[in-house]
Amino acid sequence: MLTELHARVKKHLRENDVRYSTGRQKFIAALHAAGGPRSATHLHTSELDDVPLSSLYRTLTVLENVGVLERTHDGDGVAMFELGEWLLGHHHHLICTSCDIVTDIDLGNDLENAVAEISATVAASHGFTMTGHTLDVLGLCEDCG
Amino acid sequence: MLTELHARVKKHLRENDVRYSTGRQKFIAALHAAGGPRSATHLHTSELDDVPLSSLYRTLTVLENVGVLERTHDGDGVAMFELGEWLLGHHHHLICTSCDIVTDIDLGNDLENAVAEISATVAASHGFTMTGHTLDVLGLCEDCG
DNA sequence: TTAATAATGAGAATGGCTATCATTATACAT
DNA sequence: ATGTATAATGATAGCCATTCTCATTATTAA
Ligand SMILES: [Mn+2]
Ligand SMILES: [Mn+2]
Ligand SMILES: [Zn+2]
Ligand SMILES: [Zn+2]
Repeated sequence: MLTELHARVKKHLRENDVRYSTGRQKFIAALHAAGGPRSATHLHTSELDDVPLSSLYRTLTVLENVGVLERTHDGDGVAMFELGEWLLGHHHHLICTSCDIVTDIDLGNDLENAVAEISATVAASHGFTMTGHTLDVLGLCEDCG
Repeated sequence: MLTELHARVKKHLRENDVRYSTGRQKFIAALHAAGGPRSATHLHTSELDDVPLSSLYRTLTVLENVGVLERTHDGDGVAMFELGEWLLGHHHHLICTSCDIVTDIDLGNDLENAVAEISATVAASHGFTMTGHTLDVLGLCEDCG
């Protein structure tokens, strides 16, 4: 629910002495509606065309620094932004190699535990201290397939 | 073995009417020694400091276009290059969030099959046509941990 | 209301990467 | 071997996503 998301972000920002301005609220709403990570250009052309790119990028950086956003990169190295895991929950991605749209997916408890255990096993066997994992499924989305 | 790698790349390039020049051979040798994907800057400063960056980038593009290299991106969106899967075999990555070094790992048949099956299952349940998967383990490498 | 501080917007600057083009090296036919 | 066609190289300029600067505006709190 968007109202609850706003409340959680607002509280988090207040704790970090960062203001939840109108522009930042519009931005969070746009990302909430997206259903997956989106690039600055995508957000700018689709939802936030009245916000200057310099302001949009600064908003992204500010919210990332405080942990509200996470930054990834698409196949061309362009930055993509989504809500942090503590807001969205742990999940994975379907990446369409044709239209480049990324969709959030939840594995469910059984599959998620299996992935976590596999990751932990292989990390341990290499003397690696695991803090997380990423599983992306590549292919064609329902529209492109 | 490096000699065999050179032979396979040479054959592949010949079939695509691309020459396996001395510079390209040095580049393949450097990547072979790396043990994981590396950025153009990393390769330039460590192994190939006498090769101009413009030539290095062109080499990367040419070898990627013909399928000898695959391009990914690190946490800052900087391009990383590694040998294609048909040369290196399917594998996954340990990504150190401290020093940013990426290490190739092989899951072994059992774990690999499990990951592939999980990916296929979740793809199917979303009407997604899977063509591949990526599993990265994040954390601290043996040196940084 | 005022003073202090934070957010915004316009534009310049940065940096990784690519395009251009003249020069040099390689392959192949003669 | 020699010449010719074509590909590779290197210096440089250009591109574009992103960040920085700084003057202006909005928000907070005394
Ligand atoms: Mn996501
Ligand atoms: Mn690899
Ligand atoms: Zn698609
Ligand atoms: Zn490390």
